[in-house]
Amino acid sequence: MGQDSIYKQRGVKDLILDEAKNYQETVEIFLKTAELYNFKLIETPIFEKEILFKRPLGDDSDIVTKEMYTFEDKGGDKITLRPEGTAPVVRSVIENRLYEKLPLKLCYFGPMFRYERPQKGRYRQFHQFGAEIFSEKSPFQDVEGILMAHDFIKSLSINPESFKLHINSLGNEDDRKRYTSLLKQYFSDYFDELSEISRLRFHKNPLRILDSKEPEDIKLIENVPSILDTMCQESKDYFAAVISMLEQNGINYEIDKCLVRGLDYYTETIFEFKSTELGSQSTFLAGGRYDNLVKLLGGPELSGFGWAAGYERVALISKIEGKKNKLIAVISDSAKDAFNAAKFLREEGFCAEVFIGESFKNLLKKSLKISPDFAVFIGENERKTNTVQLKNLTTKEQIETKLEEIKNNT
RNA sequence: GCGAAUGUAGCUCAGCAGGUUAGAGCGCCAGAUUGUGGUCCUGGAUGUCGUCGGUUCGAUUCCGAUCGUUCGCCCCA
Repeated sequence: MGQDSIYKQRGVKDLILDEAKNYQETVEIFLKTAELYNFKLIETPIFEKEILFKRPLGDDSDIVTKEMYTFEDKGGDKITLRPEGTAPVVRSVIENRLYEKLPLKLCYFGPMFRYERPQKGRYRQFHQFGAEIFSEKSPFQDVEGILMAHDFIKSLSINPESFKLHINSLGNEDDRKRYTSLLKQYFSDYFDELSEISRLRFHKNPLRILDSKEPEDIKLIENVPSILDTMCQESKDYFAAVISMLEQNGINYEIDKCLVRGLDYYTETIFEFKSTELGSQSTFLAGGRYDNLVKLLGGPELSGFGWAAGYERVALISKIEGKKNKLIAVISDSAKDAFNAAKFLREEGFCAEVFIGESFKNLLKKSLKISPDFAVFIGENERKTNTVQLKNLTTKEQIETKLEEIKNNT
């Protein structure tokens, strides 16, 4: 595929036919769930200033250093296609002073962009559903956020056996810093035994050694001190409160002391929903609390809690069945009759398609391509008596009736 | 960015240890019937064998590069 090809860029996907329908239905389910939890929809621009993402995600995070679509626009501004949804939401909250009325619960969905190697459940343009809660910092909000995520997953008819909530805490900012240096101390004794990649992480982001998949690391990680033991009492109590409320609500969870998140801004509770039906991209919904993000971006002292789900991954495991209108093929030798009937049926809420011509056999045959539920025949005889032939294409039963009566016969 | 597999008709795939016109199934189109079924029947179309280059008398087949896809790593939803 050369540069002169008009075909799509690498790592992107056309959402067509059933896939487009599935996306639309997932959106509806998401919005419905969010509404029940009193979230308000927010739609932020697809592109923002580069600095908006650079600052919170960390200058040397992978997302910033190699995955962002950043370019200069005609005015010379550094523009970035959003790689995630939280920073733009926070930006909007600050810019529009939405924090004056708390709690503030916002949800969003739409495309995100990351320049990564495409893989199963991973694209360069992908879609996320996200929810953010801004309020007084409280374990209630964490639980509320996780419950909503859980309801969303349930509504998507994802097999309950196939996914699980993994949860951990990073403590507050001081805990996190303290634990990071503790980890460094611990691993420095075994530095030579670490995998090559983890030796790099040792310097860049020691926390990430914890979710390494290298066998030599896994051995060492087993005996690593847990942050849950080393963080301050306040954070311990906070996490305990979250856990006990999850239990009260019957949420199946697993405390995972090695769970860390890639994004720099998380503090306290972090969680991931993982599926066994996905390959190595097993996390399909994840999030946590961020105490300092709002302030970092120039807003007031305000803690937030949020999560995001990746549509492309969710689509691989969800089994939603969209409701659809009954489809009727209107078959007639008269265009006038066909359009009139179709118009009437559409007003009644049916999905109607017309097939006009001489041969009823050919028309019926043609109509079967769109898999209609019913066929309505209007020919010379029906015209005289002002009736129609209504055929159920599943049962093959056919009755003579009137247009007005079709509603009662389908 | 690293590693591996793969690319033949709209789809799923066969084939060629290098040799005239490259195949199957499904799908598609047309016909038959002419006021009712996808089956059945008859006929038909379709490919620069991903792209570029090399080896060769000759390449879809071998080699290299490149692009795409898939799977893992990294990273992340």
